[in-house]
Amino acid sequence: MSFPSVEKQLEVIKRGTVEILPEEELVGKLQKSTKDGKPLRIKLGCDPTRPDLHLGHSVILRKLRQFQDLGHHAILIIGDFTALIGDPSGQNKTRPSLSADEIRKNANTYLEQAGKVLDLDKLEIVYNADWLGKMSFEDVIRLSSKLTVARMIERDDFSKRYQNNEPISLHEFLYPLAQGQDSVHLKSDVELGGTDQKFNLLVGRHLQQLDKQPPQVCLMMPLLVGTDGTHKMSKSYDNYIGIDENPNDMYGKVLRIPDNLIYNWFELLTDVEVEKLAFYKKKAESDPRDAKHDLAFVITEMYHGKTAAEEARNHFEQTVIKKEMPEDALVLSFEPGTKQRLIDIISNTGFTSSNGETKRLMKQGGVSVNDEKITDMNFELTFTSESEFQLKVGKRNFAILRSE
RNA sequence: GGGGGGAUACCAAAGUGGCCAACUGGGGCAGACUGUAAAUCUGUUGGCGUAAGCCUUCGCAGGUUCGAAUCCUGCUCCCCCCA
Repeated sequence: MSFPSVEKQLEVIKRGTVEILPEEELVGKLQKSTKDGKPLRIKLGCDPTRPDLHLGHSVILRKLRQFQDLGHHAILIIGDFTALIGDPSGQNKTRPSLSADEIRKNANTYLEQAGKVLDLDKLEIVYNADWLGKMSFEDVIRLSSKLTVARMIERDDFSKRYQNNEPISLHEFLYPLAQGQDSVHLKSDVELGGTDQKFNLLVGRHLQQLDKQPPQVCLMMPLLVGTDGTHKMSKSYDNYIGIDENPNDMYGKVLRIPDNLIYNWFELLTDVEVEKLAFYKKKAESDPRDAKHDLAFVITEMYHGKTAAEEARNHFEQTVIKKEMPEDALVLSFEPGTKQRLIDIISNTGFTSSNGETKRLMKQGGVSVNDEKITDMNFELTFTSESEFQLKVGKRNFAILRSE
């Protein structure tokens, strides 16, 4: 097994990285692996409580992929056992525990999506219930003796919750221990995680040391800032872009991010090589509009291919910039000679969730037929044999109504 | 084991017998504007109805009252303090 030079590897590994603890140890491990021709064991745990992956998750998955491409051994842990607890990191609430069935199902969805980033052929996938589930109560007691309460509650998320009179369940203390035990079991050399994982990753190191193993290096990636430009990307803030998302939405949502995020996203979410990054950094300042379109294109292309990305770009230009009908507008047919109220037609499209909402939209000028705003609630459309109407509801919903 | 506090719409949070479909903020949606689906400003934000109006909603179940999110009873869940 041969690897790129340690310098080259470090360059790749450090891209976008916030912190490597301790960095010298990583260098040492890389040198040793190069010398022995032995890949490093890179661990990443995933949480199968929420199966929908978004670009925020892709940051860390991409880092794992980079290790794969460098020739190292990637291990993805499906935290089916730890999901019983729910990671308290960065949470202000106890996570709900899921049933084993739901977890299995989620795990499959997760892998399907993660496969768009990772090289599944070279990936070792393990389920931590395989070893954690076999521990006896005695084992758990011994394990929990290795960390003090004082250390535990000095964590931000716990101390904050405690101060705010929010509940912390005892079992949440077991999460970092369980995750650390994974490292002991897998003898990992490096564990990847978001910055919010620092404590958990360090516990793994600690436990490995007590087990007389060479401790893992902890590598922290930043939490991706979501489309709102302030919060980390997550479903609960609704500022996310799903890995599964259709090209049009993906492209459009990327364009919505604040300009100051453009470079950051290039760095964390794309394969654009290091030399080109500098170019985009400049472009993001001098020409944010084009830089952002480039970014949207590159990201859409990564997940959907070039053709889809081109179509998404056209779709955006057509609907948002020129405000024209998109090619993929919904087409509805009506019998010639019929007459229908616009309100009822819109309700049938599913563009709105109630008649009340439709009326509100009309009142506010959000509904137009053939580019003319319709505010009359009683407006009716009469279909003759040759009728065709272009309907726009809100910003994003288009339909063509024609006689047939 | 004892004492105290709480549960309101997507979230946070007012309201403590009629003026409450419920202040306000965030979020969402729409309009204007824009390179943009950003920012900003404005409007809007339970259902049915063209409207008048009607119906459902303030943890759950009952009750008092002409009338309750607001008062009473029971229940469920949560938080804090003392032990």
